[in-house]
Amino acid sequence: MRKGETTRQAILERATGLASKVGLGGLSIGELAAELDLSKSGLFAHFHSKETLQIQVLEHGAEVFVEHVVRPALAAPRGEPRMRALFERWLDWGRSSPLPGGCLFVQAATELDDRPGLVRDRLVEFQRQWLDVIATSFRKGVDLGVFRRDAEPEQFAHDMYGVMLGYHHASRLLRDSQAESRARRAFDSLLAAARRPSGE
Amino acid sequence: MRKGETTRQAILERATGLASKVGLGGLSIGELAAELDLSKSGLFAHFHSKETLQIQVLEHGAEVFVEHVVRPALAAPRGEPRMRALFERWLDWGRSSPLPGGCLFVQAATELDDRPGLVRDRLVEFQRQWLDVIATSFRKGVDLGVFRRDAEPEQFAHDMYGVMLGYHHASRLLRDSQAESRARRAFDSLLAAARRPSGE
DNA sequence: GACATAAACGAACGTTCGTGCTATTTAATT
DNA sequence: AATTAAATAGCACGAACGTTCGTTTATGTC
Repeated sequence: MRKGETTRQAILERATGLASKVGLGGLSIGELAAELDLSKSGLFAHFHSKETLQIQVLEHGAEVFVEHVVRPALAAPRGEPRMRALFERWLDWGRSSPLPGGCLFVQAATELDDRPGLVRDRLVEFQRQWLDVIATSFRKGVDLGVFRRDAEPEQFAHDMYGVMLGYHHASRLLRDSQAESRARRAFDSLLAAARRPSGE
Repeated sequence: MRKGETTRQAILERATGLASKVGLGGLSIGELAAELDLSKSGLFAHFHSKETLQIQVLEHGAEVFVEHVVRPALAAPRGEPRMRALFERWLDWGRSSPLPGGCLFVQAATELDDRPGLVRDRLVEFQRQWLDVIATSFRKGVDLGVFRRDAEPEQFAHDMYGVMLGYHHASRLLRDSQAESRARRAFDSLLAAARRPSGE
């Protein structure tokens, strides 16, 4: 009972890191088992199928993401500070230690966008929730009067996601050392455009 | 002599479409052969290795991209019209018939960002070239006086790429029917911020 | 039409994959 | 300490993978 849960957790941790590099489909039960000094069948018994493993990896990743990004950022004061907190922690997330291959969800997003199934459904759910967190936080800023009243929270969330994807592309694929400053600048422009003009 | 080149082209065409769905790594020689009514070995003989096939798929994709996007867009008048042409044709590219799985390069980018090798190198080269086309086109707009003199072409290219990635994410993964209008709006903001303020 | 060569085939190779079984070991409970 | 249940190992399976080989069919040239 207790022991099983421990190793299951260890498996998921390792699998999350591996999946950030090779994707959820690239996850190999054999390789994973070897890395953890487990037998293939012993590891397999924890999940009963590869699909379940993939889903649980996604769920594990989402938990860590909430802990690492969402929860602390939501502790920041409403309005711009909170948006910046979301952004900065998100930036940091892609570089965090358990993700040697960058953001797990970015990897999974392009991998699964044409592969219907439970794994994809779960991923979409997570992404929608995350976009909703951003949009809701932004809306609070509108209500507070720091963002334009005609600004659209969903559009802002979409644009912010685009900035992060651009950052991921520049830093991970192009190994652009300026990726971070570029992303920050892009986000600043986003905020500037959303800010309520003084005197309104 | 002639015949070989014909089927090689047919293979690449089909492979490009397939790779847009399952990625370059997900390309299977057996499956590809079956789809084309060829034997595995017959197809294989054209490329001598899977890696060569992947590279040639990338090269074929780049050729089509230039034909579909770059060349026609560069025919548009300098400044904003050309930037818009680049954007619109780029949007269209992801939906074009030979790419049922969306933009091949977006797929390849996240797939290969942690896999060193010749395929990755080639992809990076293409991406750099494309970013350079955007930046150069933008710079012409600066020289022309339609964009701010302090705007940075590389930053603009980076941001524009982010918009496209956001579009890809929203349309392909989230199946968001508003993806296109969102992308257009994001690009409009980008242009608006780059435009030279009147009276300067 | 004969000949050279290019193109395609068919079968097999050695691996790796995910997935079942059946033991055996290890941990929790009494 | 004994009993029971959970956790892991061992082994085998069928399928798919990229790749190699020898052979056959089609093509282009003289």
